[in-house]
Amino acid sequence: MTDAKSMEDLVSLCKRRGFVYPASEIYGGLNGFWDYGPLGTQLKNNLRDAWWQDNVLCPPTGPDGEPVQIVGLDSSIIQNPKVWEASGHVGGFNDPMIDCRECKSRFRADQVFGGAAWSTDLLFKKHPELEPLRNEVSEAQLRALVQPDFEEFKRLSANIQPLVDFIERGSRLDFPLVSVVASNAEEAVAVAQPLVAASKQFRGLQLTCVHSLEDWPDDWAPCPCPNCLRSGTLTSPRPFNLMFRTFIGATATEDDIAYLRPETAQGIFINFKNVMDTSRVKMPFGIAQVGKSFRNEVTPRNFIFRSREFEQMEMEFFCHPDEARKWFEFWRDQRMGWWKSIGLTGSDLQLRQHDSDELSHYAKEGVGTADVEYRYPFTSPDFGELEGIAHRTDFDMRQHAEHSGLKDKLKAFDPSRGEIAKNGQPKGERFFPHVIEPAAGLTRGVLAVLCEAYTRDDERASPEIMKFHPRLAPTKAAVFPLVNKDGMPEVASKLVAELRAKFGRFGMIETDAKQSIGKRYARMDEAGCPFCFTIDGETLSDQTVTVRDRDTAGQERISLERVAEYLGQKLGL
RNA sequence: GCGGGCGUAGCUCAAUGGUAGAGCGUCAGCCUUCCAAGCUGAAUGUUGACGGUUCGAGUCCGUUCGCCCGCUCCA
Repeated sequence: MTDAKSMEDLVSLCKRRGFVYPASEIYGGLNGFWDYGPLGTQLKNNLRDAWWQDNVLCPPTGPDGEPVQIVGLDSSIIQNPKVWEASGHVGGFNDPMIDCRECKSRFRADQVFGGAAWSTDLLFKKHPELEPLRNEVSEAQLRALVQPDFEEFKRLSANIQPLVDFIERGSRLDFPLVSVVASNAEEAVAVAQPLVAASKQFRGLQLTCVHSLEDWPDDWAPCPCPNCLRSGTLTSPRPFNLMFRTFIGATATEDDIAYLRPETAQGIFINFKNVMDTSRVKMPFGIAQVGKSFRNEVTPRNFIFRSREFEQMEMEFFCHPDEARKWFEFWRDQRMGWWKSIGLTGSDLQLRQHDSDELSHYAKEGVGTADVEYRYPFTSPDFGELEGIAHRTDFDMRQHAEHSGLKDKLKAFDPSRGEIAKNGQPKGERFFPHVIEPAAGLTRGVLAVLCEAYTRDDERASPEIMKFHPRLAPTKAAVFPLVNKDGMPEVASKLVAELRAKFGRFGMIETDAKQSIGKRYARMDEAGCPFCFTIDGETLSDQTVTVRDRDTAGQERISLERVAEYLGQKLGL
């Protein structure tokens, strides 16, 4: 029987067996950072190597029957800050945020709406100078305010300019205000109206005037914080940047600011020309890179799912604009199939095409974006992102062409395209390549693999089993002398040496002679070691060993000299 | 960042304001011929950290760090 997978149990096992530890643990930890232990490191390396092998070294066959062309790259984590200006990570694409100085809450500026609500009785009582206007406020004007359509209100109220001025110069308002967080003005009104209605301060006529805070002048201070309701505590909208800053050199002035990369992709774009010039690649082709990226996440959460330092496996596949759809569909299906091939075979993996309204800034014009998603225990029954396959169009290449001043020099050249010249050969075509980006999270992959592998079988004496795909298993095999005497340890040592020589570069080969055989099997189950070879009395007489299978706990006997062959076959080597 | 919960050995958890413990795991030895067996022994804690109240704090109070859940965020 199998219990529902619990994140707590998994985290606990990861700690106990040395997959993942909290970073800086002896100093109380550090929010959003994790260290990988002996088993976790090997697991991560194996996943990374599988990706590299299957994309760069042994690339898949493309839609036209030829192997696709992928080359590797390892770009620097810190780049010229201009890279991030060109990419949009610094500046324009940072959402302006509003902070409350008191309660420290933070809101997206375009989602905060402030409203002025008052009763006319209260208004005119407090501001007798407006009394002459009392009979001039019409139903239409009120509706315009409630709609809310302040421009319309202003148009209708041109004849009572003092009232318009009064409302616009909000810093002088001394009647109650409300602020709400909503995705649009209509929603904001719907939220604000009951608040207004519930307030005892409002009698008689009630009005709600709603604006986006973003449009309001800086001195429009009294709008209260939607969270703590205190007035005058909100900052004006300001950009909030998720990139880690650092300084180059010892002086640490503003001029020395640099950023840790928030994605590996830009390192590929800015080396596109270098790779084109030096590696004899021809369009279409891809550049692959594995490496760490850093994002100063507001809320790191869910184990290693969203951490501030993480690892990506990204590929930028460059192609002619006309072929973008073909390659997008190819990579989307290819990547989905790859995750299945390394063991995510269950119903917890899905491919999801993005709706048009959730596309990234660069992907609006493209043929689409799709996510490979995994049902992590903490997202269940929903899914969380594992890899995104995006058509980034030529956005990035154009940005870098512009910002670097290289212009057309960053274009690709395809000699097989263009008009046919007199000699019968095409003249070739220069163009900014379109990019299909399969961008996977290596650390998220590790998490998905851990979740998928984690199995409880309470029928067994050792109920926790990590059923890693043999290719990813950090420990490839274990060799046990059944008892620690009678020459069995010697046979075991010899076999270990042989297996290490043949398979040691793919993962650990363990041996252990202590304690009962059952306990040793149980340890290997938790480490996810797929095969245990046991040397027993029979081995000494007939040169056969027992192979014990992790997933079934079943056993078979094979000859000692065939062990390496058997293991190689099972590991797919 | 807010709200709620939590923090004691490697793990899971005990301990009225009064001597910090158990189980499992780990390690050593014995035993052991196939699934966490048994026996003997050992190591492991500034009770997350700092401060306060108290004759006395794991326990009460404050601050801080970290983890979990819900908001928020995730370009």
